[in-house]
Amino acid sequence: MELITDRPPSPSPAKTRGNNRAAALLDAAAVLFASQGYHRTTIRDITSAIGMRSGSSYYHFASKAEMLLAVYDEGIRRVQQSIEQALADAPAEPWAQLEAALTGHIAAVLDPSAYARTIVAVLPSDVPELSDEITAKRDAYESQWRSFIGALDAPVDPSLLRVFLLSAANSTQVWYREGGAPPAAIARFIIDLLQNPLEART
Amino acid sequence: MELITDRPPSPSPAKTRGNNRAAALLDAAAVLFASQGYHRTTIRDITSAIGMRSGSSYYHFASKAEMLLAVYDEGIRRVQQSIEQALADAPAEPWAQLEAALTGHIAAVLDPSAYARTIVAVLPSDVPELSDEITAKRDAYESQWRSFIGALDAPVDPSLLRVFLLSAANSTQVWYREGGAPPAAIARFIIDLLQNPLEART
DNA sequence: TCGTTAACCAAACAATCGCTTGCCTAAGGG
DNA sequence: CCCTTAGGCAAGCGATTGTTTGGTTAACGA
Repeated sequence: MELITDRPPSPSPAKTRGNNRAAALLDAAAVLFASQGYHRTTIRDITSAIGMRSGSSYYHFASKAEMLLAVYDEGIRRVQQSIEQALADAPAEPWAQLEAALTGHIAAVLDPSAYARTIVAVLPSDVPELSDEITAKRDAYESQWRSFIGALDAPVDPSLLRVFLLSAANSTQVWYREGGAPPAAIARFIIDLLQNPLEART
Repeated sequence: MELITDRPPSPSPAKTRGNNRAAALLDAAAVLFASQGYHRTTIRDITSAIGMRSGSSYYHFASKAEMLLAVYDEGIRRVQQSIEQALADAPAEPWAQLEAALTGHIAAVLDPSAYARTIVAVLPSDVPELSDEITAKRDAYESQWRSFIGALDAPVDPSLLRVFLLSAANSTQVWYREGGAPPAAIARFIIDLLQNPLEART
């Protein structure tokens, strides 16, 4: 029966100034939130992953909920950046822009840093106290997809198409294994499904 | 500061024989697991939903984990049944069979009894102690989709197509609102996306 | 009628949770 | 040189968790 509250940090941590480990904390939180969800991840899990004691996290973040919000913000920032990067290399034509955005989204979701994965894994209903804030951040991101799909001017319900596209892209998080097809190939596959009928192919 | 351990049951529950409330327990567990996930749902949440004390659940189920397994089994049973029912009313042609299966799957996911929703909401990684068992049950279900998609004989990666179809169907759980389009209409929309190219529609 | 048992309740258990408090230490600024 | 402060650690707080234990009651079979 151990009486130790926290697991001991492996090497005696550097206690110098300018050695702020808030970023390392967030990295560990992102990985754990994404892979285990919010409730199964404990403050002690996160801190011990970087050799820190549980109480010390409150020097950097006021609460567990604020850590999640910080991960969420950084996640959305990275997805946006990933999409912008993909868009820059693509033709201006609507379908090409949509495919590029899809590539950027998938690339962010598959990024090992796990920030974007947290957005997919932790739903607003998981943390009712933050439901409104999380929903607002998600909506702000998803709304830009309306313009991508609206630009297609395709004769389908645009919101249904948007939901199906995003859910297909997010599902990569579940089935993707290391060394699989690159994000661009997955996006190509999805767009190809929409452009070319399955029945009449060569 | 209340000293009561559990919330009191509203009406004094009938303590007669043959009044086994294991089924009611499972119903409540399914709703809570599906809407809140496994870890955020407590035994006390489940039992108090049907006016029972937390300890009494251990007369029916050996642990919280076994309750989840029971919900999982019932959920898969109901999806299978929903699919079989839809298949019976459909032509034998492969595309029609696939559309019928999709209709059955969506109908089960949207069923208010929430058993099927738990399968979608609670992933193997959420409960590592049950990861193997849960994965096995999920694989057993998903494998039948291989035959549906294989029968199409379409020139695409069948496992990718399977994953995207299921993720699209499961996403209904997130966006569907009461009084929306019926399952058959949603399935028709998805199949139509695959059969008719978006660019060349009237 | 009487013992058995299905189906619970009441109360508490140890473990774990998010979080707080008080202290320490070493790097800076003046 | 000394004081301040960044960046933690050690220890424990109250609350909540899944689970256990020991009753209690009423329907049953013999």
